[in-house]
This record gives sequence, structure tokens and C-alpha cells, in this order.
Amino acid sequence: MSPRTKKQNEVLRSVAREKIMAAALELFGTKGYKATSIHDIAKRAGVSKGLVYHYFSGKEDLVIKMVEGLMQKNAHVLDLVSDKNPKTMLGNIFTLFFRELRENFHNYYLLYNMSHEINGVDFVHAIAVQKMNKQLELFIQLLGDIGWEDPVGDARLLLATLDGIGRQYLVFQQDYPMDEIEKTLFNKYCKP
Amino acid sequence: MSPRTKKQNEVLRSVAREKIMAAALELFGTKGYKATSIHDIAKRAGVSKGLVYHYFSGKEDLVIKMVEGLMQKNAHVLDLVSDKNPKTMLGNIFTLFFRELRENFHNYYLLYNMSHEINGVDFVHAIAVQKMNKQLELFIQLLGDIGWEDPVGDARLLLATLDGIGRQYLVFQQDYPMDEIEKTLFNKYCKP
Amino acid sequence: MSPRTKKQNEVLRSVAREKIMAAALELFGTKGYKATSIHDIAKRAGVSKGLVYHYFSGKEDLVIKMVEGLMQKNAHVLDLVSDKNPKTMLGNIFTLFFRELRENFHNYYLLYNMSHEINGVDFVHAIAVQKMNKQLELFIQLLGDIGWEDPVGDARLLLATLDGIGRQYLVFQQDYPMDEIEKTLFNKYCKP
Amino acid sequence: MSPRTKKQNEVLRSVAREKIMAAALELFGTKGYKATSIHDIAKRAGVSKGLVYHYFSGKEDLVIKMVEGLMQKNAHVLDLVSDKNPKTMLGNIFTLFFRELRENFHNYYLLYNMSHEINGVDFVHAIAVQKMNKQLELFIQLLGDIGWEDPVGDARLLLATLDGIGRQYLVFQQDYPMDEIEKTLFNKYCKP
DNA sequence: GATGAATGAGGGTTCATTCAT
DNA sequence: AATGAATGAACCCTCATTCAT
Repeated sequence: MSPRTKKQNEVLRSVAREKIMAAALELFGTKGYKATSIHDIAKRAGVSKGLVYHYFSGKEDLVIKMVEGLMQKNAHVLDLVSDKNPKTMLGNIFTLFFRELRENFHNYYLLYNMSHEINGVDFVHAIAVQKMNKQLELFIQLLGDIGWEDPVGDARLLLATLDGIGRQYLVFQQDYPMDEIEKTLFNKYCKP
Repeated sequence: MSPRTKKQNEVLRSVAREKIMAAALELFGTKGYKATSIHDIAKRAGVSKGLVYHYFSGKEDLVIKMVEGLMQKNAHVLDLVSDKNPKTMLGNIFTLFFRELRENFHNYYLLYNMSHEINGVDFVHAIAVQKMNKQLELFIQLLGDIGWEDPVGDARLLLATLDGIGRQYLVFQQDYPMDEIEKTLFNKYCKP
Repeated sequence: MSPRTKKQNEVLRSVAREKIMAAALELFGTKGYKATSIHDIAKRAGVSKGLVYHYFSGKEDLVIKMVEGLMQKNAHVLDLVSDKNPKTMLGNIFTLFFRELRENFHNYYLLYNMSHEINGVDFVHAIAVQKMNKQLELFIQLLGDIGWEDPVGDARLLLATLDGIGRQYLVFQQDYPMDEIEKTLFNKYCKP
Repeated sequence: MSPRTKKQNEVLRSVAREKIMAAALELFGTKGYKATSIHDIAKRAGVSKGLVYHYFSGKEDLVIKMVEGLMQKNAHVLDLVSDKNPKTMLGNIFTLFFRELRENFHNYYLLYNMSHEINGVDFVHAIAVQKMNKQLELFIQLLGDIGWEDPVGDARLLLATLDGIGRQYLVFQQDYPMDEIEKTLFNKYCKP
């Protein structure tokens, strides 16, 4: 009955949605939420402004959906880094963290750095808080297992350190000596 | 009592100019650059929109001048924390850092977190880089004097840690256990 | 049983077309022309937007066709109210008028009140004028037969009165004492 | 102190406001609320779009302010038509009504006919109802004084008649024989 | 130095309409 | 006959900026 097959439509839909969300991720991540216009996003995605509103109910909805998408991609990250040895596991976490930072720092920006800019989108903020707390718990346990003196305090510092590394990388970019930072971090936390 | 340069005198000459810059600092720091309008600033400063353009050539100029002003205020900070004992000096820096964060986190936000939002204002970015490098050098020397193994790497990590603490405080605000973080930091770096 | 013209047959041929027109009538009549979107109409009719454009060349065409449909339905109304006794016939007209108003005031709205909203659709206006003139002639004859002094002037007033009743009912709706108005009207024009 | 005198500014303000409101009245009254854009209004008023928002907080506010303005102009109408003799007074009311209709039928449209189009602006509807009720009371008393049999019912009919005359004039405009209608009305209600 | 009236570019959003299938 | 993805013009509104005084 249908002029285009349902499957055809589904493909069209998901392709367009994906293009829009990728463009949004890149632009929001680069210029920030307020400074990125729907026009920008549509142009970068190679679609019309109208189509953005066909798939998302508005700018705010677009950020939310995008963040949700990011979260889903990251949902099974723990499985990748899991290891019996806490030092190895911490090392895996670091490795993953630096890779993410290097390869997709827009994601990093979005999930961690943009929340303050999206007024009223408490959702994004809530996600950031939740994620942070999960990581904190994990760090407390790992540092405790490794035998650090004050696992809670040290875990908090470690979390802040990683956060700060991310932030500084965003600011300094190619000028930031990330390889060396990474090594230092491994020496400090993961040397057997 | 410090001798004032011509520029400083100029800056202080007009009460209205100061009021505008104070309002700008507060609003930019709270809502961000894009989300703050000249109208907002003028209203908060209790002056007309026109006067803002009398003192500043535009919104961008206003941010720049404001950041310059902040820098000048912070120019002599080192005199306040200086101490023969490197651990004491580091402790002084921490104390000052946490006080600034608690009392004027708008400033913190502006100098560190807003640069990405001001498109094309490389100036702000440059200032952030410059300041960061100065701090890094200081930390390297202090940690070296204290006797840390890898002063350069450790200084970088410390800088990132402080940065991360600031960022997390901005995000979590009252939920962030800053007092405990502060104690942990002192224990780690300043215990005699 | 009335013989159907070709046009009527065409109109009735497609169920979807009828559903669209019914939805359009209801929505245009409730929310107005401008405030009703094709999307609304398609959704209410349970069809796709595309189909609306399959049957009608555009929004304007849809209104026109819809009004034409209403006119056709009303074309044989006179047969229903006809009576040898002018007072009885006038009473029949009143009864029909009030019933229509109560049951289908969307139609009333469409035929009488929406014409100004459809810019450039002189067609709708023309229909309203034509219908009004027909009614006027009928009233002149009836009031003349009954024996009113100035049938032309009185017919005009009566027409205006009915029109005003309709408009006031549209505005006040449940607050409008239509039953009493109806009685008063009968007392004035139809008492034997 | 002020560059332009306060008085100068006041004049500027009220002139611009007046121009905008006059344009709005004309366009809303002609094309309806939805079909009239702020762009249209600004152009007709000879000002920029921005200025409309300088004086009114939005389209809805503009209608409301405009209706309020109309109400104020009409506030002292009763003083103009008052008379000891009820038939004379009724005649005065008619005269005024027809003059208003002929000279400012936009006002008429706005106050009576547009209320259904402004969704959510209950204010306009409330004004229409209130005004109508006041007129009804006045008519009841006058017709009672004159000696009509059923003053309440007759007053309601009279109100509807006037309303219908207005509506028909809006629809037919130059084709509507208003002079004759006026005469008929006088003959019916005001002949000594 | 100071005001605020005035402008216009651009942002978010809606919606009539087209078109491939 | 029928769908719904896609477009773009136009809408309401905000805001940096100019300018007369």
C-alpha cells in the first residue's frame, strides 16, 4: 500500500536523524548550545531547517535526544574496562578515557561542560551528576582495593584530576601534552 | 599603595564604567556570554544601554575589558601567597584558590570556562593559556623544592586537579563536598 | 431520493474525501481558517497529509469545496419548511434555524462568520451574499403575505435579527438564553 | 541631564504607540488577528518591527492594549446619548451606533467579531460579554419605559438585531442599504 | 557624559506544499 | 489511491547596535 516501503522510510528516517544529531553534536560541542543555531545544524547536516523540526520538537529536545544517544553508546563501557586486578582496571579506564578525549572530545564537552549553558534543561545536568557519582563509587572501590590510604578523598581527587585534564585539553588542544600526562597518571596509579 | 599605572587610573575614573563591568562580570559569570544581553547588564548596572556603548565599543569589547580588569586585580596575587617554605606557599595557594572559588566563582567561570563561548575572542583564550602556564611553572618549582619525584608531571596533574575541582564545584555547587576535598588536598601536598 | 447530479456522485465516491471534508468543517468551524493546519485536518480525518493534496489542490480549495458541499446539503432546505400558511412557514424556518444553530453551529460559523478570514476567497463571500439575498426575498414575501406594514424593511430587520442571534450564540454559547429568544421570536412573528 | 527632554521622549513614545495601535486596529479589523502579521503592522505604521516590541510585549499584548484603548474612548458614550425621554434616548443610541458603524467599523469588528479568533485572550471575550450585558440592561429599561409588552425578550431581540446589522454591514459593506435600515429601525422603536 | 527611541539582522518555530515511491 | 519525508517561506520575537539630542 505504502508508496515507500516501511523499511525505506525507516532508513530515510534514521539516516536523516543521524545526520542531524551528528551535526548537532559537533556544533554544540564546538561553539556551545546558545551559539549554535538550528540553521547552522541544518546546513552542516545537509538538510533543511524544517526537517530538524520534523524529527525533533525543538532545539532543547534535540540536545536531550543527542545526550541520550551519547549515553546509550556509553552504556556498556564498564564491560570493556572490567578486570579482576584493580590496577589493570583503573588502567583500562584511563586508556579509554584518553582515547575518548582524543577521538571524541565533543562528546566529552557535551556531557561534562555544557550542562551549565542549557538553562532549564535539568535533564542534562542530572545525567552529568549521576554519571559522576557512578564513577566516584567505582574509583572509591578500586583505590580501596589497591590499598590507598583515604580511598574516598583520593577518589574525589582523581575524579577532579580527570575532569581537569579533559577541560584543559579542550582549552589547549594541540598544545596540551596529553601523552605525557597519560604516562604520569599511569605511573602514579597503575604501576604494579 | 601599589603605584597605579595610567591605565588603572583611567579604569577607576568613572564610577559608571565600574558598575557596568561589575554587572557584566556577574551576569556573564552566571548566565554565560551569549545568554547575557546588553540590556541585562545596563539594567543591573543601573545605567542606560547607550552608556555601555559610550564606554565599550561593543559586547565583545566589554568582555575583553572585563577580563583585563580581572587580570589586573589578580596581578599581585603572588605577593599574597609567597613564602620561603614551599609547602606553606603551596598551602597558601590552595587556601586562596578555595576562597576565590567559594566567594567569586563567577570570576573563576569567566577566566576558565567561558573562553569557548566567545567565538573569535582568542584574546580570552590567550589569557587563559598564559595564566595557566605561569601557574604551571610555579607548581613545578614548588613541587621540585618539596622533593616530588617527577615535578613536571606532578605539577601538570596538580593543575588539572585544581581545574577539575573548580569545574565540578561549578556543576554540583552546594552538593560538592569542597571542605573535605580541601582537607584531602592539604594532607597530600602540604603536610610537613 | 432526490436525483443526484454527476457532481454529487463524484463528491460521494470517495470515503477518504468525505472524511477530510468533515474534519475540515469541524476544525475550520471550531478554530478558524488560519488556526487550522492541514496537518490537523489530516490527523483528524485519519489520513495522510499527502492525500489531502490528492483530493484538493490546496487549503483554499479545500475550504471552497467544503462550503460548496454545505451549500448542496442546504439546497433543498426550502422543501422542508414550505407551507401554505405564511406564519407556519416562518415558524418552520425559525425552528430549522434554531435547530441548525444548536446542532451544527460550525456550519453556521463557516457560512456566515468565516468569510472575512479567508483572504482573497471572494467565492465564500459571494456565496454568503447570494444566500442572504435569497432569504431576504423569501422573508419579504412571507411578511407581506402575513400583512406586515413595511415588508421590505421588516424583512431586512428580521434577517439581521436572526444573524445577530447566531452571532451572539457563537460568542456567549451556553450563557445565551436561546430557548427564550426562540419563544419571543415566535410570539412576535408567528402567533396566529 | 537627559539628552532628549522627558517631554520630547513622551511625545515620541505616544506618537509611535498611536501609529502602531492605529495600524493594528485597521489590520486586525480588516484581515483578522491571525492573518495580520507584526510585519504588516509595522509597515503600515511606518516603523520597524523591533519598535512594536519596544512598546508591546508581543502580538497578544498589542491586541489587548488596543482593545483597552477602544474601551476608554467609548467609556463616556452613555453621557452623549442620555435623555429623559426613553424614545429619544433610544434614538440617540441608534444614531450613535450607525455613525460608529459607518465611520469606524474596524472598531466594531474588533470589539464584537474578533473575540473568537484570539485563542486564550479571554480578556477580549470578557469585555465583549460585559459590554453586551450593560447594553441589554439599558435596553430593557428603555423598552419598559416606552411600554413594550415583553421588555426583556424585546430587548434581547433588539440587541441581536443591532448586532446582526453590524455583521451584515461588515459582510456586504457598500451593498448594504444601511440608510433604509436605519429609518426602519427608527420607525419601529422611536416614533412618538 | 548620558539617555532611550529606533533599527534590522538573525534566531526558533510553524506550516502549506511538493515529490519519490 | 496513498504515504510521509523533505523543503522553504514566513511568522513571532530578541538583541546588539546606532543616533538624535
